[in-house]
Amino acid sequence: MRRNIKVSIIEDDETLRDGYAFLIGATEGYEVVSSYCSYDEAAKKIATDKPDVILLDIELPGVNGIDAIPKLKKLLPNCYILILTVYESEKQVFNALANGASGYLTKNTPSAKIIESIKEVRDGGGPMSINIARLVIRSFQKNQESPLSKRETQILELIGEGKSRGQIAAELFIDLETVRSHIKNIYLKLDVNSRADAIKLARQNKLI
Amino acid sequence: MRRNIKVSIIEDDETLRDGYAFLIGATEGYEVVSSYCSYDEAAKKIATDKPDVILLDIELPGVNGIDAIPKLKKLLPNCYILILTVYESEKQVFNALANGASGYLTKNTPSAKIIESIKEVRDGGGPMSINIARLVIRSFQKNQESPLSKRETQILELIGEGKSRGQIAAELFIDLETVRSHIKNIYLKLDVNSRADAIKLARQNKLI
DNA sequence: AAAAAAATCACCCCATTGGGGTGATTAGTT
DNA sequence: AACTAATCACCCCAATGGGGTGATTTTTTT
Repeated sequence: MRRNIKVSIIEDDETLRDGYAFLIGATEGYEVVSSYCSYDEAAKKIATDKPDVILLDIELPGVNGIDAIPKLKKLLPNCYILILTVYESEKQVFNALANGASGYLTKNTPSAKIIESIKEVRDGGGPMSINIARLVIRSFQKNQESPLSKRETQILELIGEGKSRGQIAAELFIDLETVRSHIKNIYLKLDVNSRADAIKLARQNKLI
Repeated sequence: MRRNIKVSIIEDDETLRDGYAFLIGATEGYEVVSSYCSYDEAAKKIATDKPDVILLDIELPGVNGIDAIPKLKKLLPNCYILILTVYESEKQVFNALANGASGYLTKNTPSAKIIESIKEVRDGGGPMSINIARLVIRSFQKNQESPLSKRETQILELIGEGKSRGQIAAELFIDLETVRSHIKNIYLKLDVNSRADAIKLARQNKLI
């Protein structure tokens, strides 16, 4: 038999915090080692709790939950952080993940899914609520109706990698002048006149 | 009562194809409108089938499944594509999603999860197998132990947006020479000597 | 078969950039 | 006291980037 999954909770709403604690504590194989109402509270003691997983709210008093993620990760490098919040704006989600969160659940998540997700992050998974998964997948999807041709898209991608005309020409086995010509057409189509603007517009519209 | 979810299957393995068809056909609320063994087969007729969701394999004879995605999307713009495959390399996954797939399941996925995922894509979700979700979430996460300072990271990010020294200086309200100095330090730390190499290395190691 | 779009190459100009050197100063941190 | 981060300065020079104004060939669409 495996040892319990040790969970720490950081959530400022007392009712919710107690609710989660009860839910997790009552589940076989899970154990709540501590719960805190803010990052500052947690910072003092959480390192000694040695949780496997931290359930973290984002809307915290004092240090914002997103900024708390890297700090917690520093205190507990091998601990997984699972976000449990009402926020589901693209920015919040992406920043949380970029900062080191391993999963992202919205607060309407049913109890069973929360329990399952805790195990999932511990096992290296990446649990997400359905709406979050949609956001995340969309962030990968390219615009299917790009005004750019294949070659142009390809060259814009290389520009996005910081490559110069010469490097692009060498990579694609075409003349430097041809690269220039393509770039001019890209600028025309996107109505811009610099690499930076082209990249910005292209990324905004997911052309690259 | 809602109308059935119409599913089309494109899968070259006959046993699997029939298995999926049976599973879906036997489930209340689901209906298999067609199944094909290749994209070329499907292309001729699938537009008239008008499926809500296409279950797509990647390892297909003839046109590769990944390349088939945009073609299918063109034939059926309002149809969701759910990948069901054994491949789970980062490249395969990201390309599939970039090309317009709405979900990605690996072939060890249990029947119940497949059925649930079909409904989930139809409802605008983004179902993924656990291992795929992990890949996807990791792709967002930045390296917490970057050798670069905050300012350097910030400048490298701007370089990644295609900005010139001058543009960076203007944006950060610092001198052009200061920007140069930071860039030199970035090159030193990363042991590179061009923007392109710095960006490449930084992205590989998720420093930006 | 005709028209349109994509991909290729050419040569004009010139201010700006990019990368290499080699320093210095000030403020924080350790 | 030593170190890192962040700021600015001036040397050099080839290459780049963006603006013009073309042309040719292949591919795709109509």
